[in-house]
Amino acid sequence: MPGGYRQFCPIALASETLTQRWMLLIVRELCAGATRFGEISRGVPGITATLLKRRLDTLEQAGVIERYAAGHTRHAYRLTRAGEELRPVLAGIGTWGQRWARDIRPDDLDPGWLVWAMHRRLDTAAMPPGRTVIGFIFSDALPHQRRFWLVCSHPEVEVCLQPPGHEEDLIVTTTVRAMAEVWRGLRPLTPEMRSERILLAGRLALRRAFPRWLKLSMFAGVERQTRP
Amino acid sequence: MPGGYRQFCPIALASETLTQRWMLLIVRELCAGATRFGEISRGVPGITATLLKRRLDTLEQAGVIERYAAGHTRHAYRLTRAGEELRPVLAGIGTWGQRWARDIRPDDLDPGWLVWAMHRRLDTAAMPPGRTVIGFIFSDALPHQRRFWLVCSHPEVEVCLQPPGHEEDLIVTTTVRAMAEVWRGLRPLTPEMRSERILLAGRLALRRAFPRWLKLSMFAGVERQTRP
DNA sequence: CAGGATCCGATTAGATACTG
DNA sequence: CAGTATCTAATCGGATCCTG
Repeated sequence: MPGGYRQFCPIALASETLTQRWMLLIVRELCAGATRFGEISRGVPGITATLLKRRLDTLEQAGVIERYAAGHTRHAYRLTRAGEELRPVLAGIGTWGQRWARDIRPDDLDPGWLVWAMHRRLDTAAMPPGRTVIGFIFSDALPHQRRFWLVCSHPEVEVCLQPPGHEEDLIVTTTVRAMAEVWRGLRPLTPEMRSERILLAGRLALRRAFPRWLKLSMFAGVERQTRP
Repeated sequence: MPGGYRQFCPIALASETLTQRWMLLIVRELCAGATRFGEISRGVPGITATLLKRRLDTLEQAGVIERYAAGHTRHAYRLTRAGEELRPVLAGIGTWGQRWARDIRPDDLDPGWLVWAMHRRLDTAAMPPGRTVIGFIFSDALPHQRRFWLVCSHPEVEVCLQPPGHEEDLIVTTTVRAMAEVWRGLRPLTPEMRSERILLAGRLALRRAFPRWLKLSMFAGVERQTRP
C-alpha cells in the first residue's frame, strides 16, 4: 500500500498527495509567488532537483499546479484553482505551527533561507527611490554563510551571496537566531535593535525606516503558546 | 535528514510530525471521539499495531495527545489543547479533499470502514426507544465482508460482524459504492432509495425514518468540484 | 537553467509471532 | 485488549554525474 490509504474519506484522499515529503513546502513556495523551478528550489533547500521534479509532476497530476510556457524553451509553474484553495489549508497549518510546533533548534537556523524569506516580502514601496543595498552579517554563521546582500529596486529584490559591487546603504549585523526569532514574530524588532542584538549601520533615516521595510512572516502575528 | 526539514518556518515545523504517514488519520479518529487504542485502530485499518503505537508516542511527544488512565491497567488517549486546535486544520484538509481530491477507486471501498464511519454518527436520539438493529447487505463485497449489523441503543451503537442474535428491525441492501457515495454527499439518499440502489426492508415507519438517523460525513455538504 | 539517468543506502513500513 | 519484539523488504530520499 505504498503512499495511499485505501480509504474514501476526504481527509485520507487529500493526505495521499499532500502529506508526501516536501509537498507542503513546495506548495508554500508557489503560494508565496515562486513560479520557476529554480525559485521553488531555493525556497526548499534540502530537496534535490530529481525529487523536486517528481513532486512537481505529482502535484500536476493531482491538479494542484500546472506548467505553462514562459518564453520558448523555458517554462514555469502556477497554482490551479484547486491549488489556490490550498492557501487556507497552509495558513491553518502554519498558524498551528506558530502556536504549537516544537521550538527552533540550531539545525533549523539556515541564514540563506532566512534571507530568502525576507527578500520575498520586503516592502520596496516604502524604500527610497532608486537602488538600496542592504548587507547582512550573521556573526554566528559558518564563514561561507556569514554575509548576504539584498539589492532592492522597485519592485525587484535580488539576493546576492557575493558583494554586489555597489556600496551598502545599510548593514545589519546580528545572529541568525535573533533575526529568525524576530522574523517569526517571537520577539519584537525594536528591543532587539536597542539592545544591539540586531545592529544597524548606515544613515539614520535608513536605520529608522528599516523596520517598515521588513515584513515579517505571515504568522508573526499569531501568538505562540506554551505547552503545559 | 530523516523526517525533519531543518527549517524554522512554522509550516515546516508543523509538517514534521503532521505529515508522517497515518498521522492525520489518527488525529481524525481522535477528533471523531475515539479514545482507546482499539477504537483508533478500527478507524485506521491498514496500520499495524506496532506503527500505531509509534505514532501515538510521537503525537504525545509533540504535545498533540495525552495518555490517561482509564480504569486500572487500561488507558486511553485524548487530544490536548494543541490537539484540539488541529480540528480546523483537519476540517480544512477534508474540505479540500471533498472538493478536489481524486475520485474514489474500487480499492478504497472498504465496507467495514464505511459501517464504522456510519456508526459513529448515527443519531440514536431520533430512533425509537429501546434497541434497534440495522442489518447491512453489501451485494458487491467479498463474502466475508457482505454483512454487518448495527445494534443501536441510547446512545451506544455497536458494530457487529456476526449476527447479533436479535431480529433486524431494518435491513439495508445496497452496494458499497452507492452507500459510500451517499455518505460522502456525492449523491442524495432519497433518489438512491427510490431507484432501489439502496433498498430498505422493514416496517414502513422505520424505513421512512432511516434518512434522519443517518448523519453523513462531516464534509457531505461541501460541493465537489470537477477539474477542468 | 531545468532537469534526466543511475545508483546506493538508510529508514520505515509492514508481516508475523508473541505477551502481560 | 493493548501492546512488544523481531525480521524482512521495499520504498524513498539523497548523491552524483550527465544533458538539451
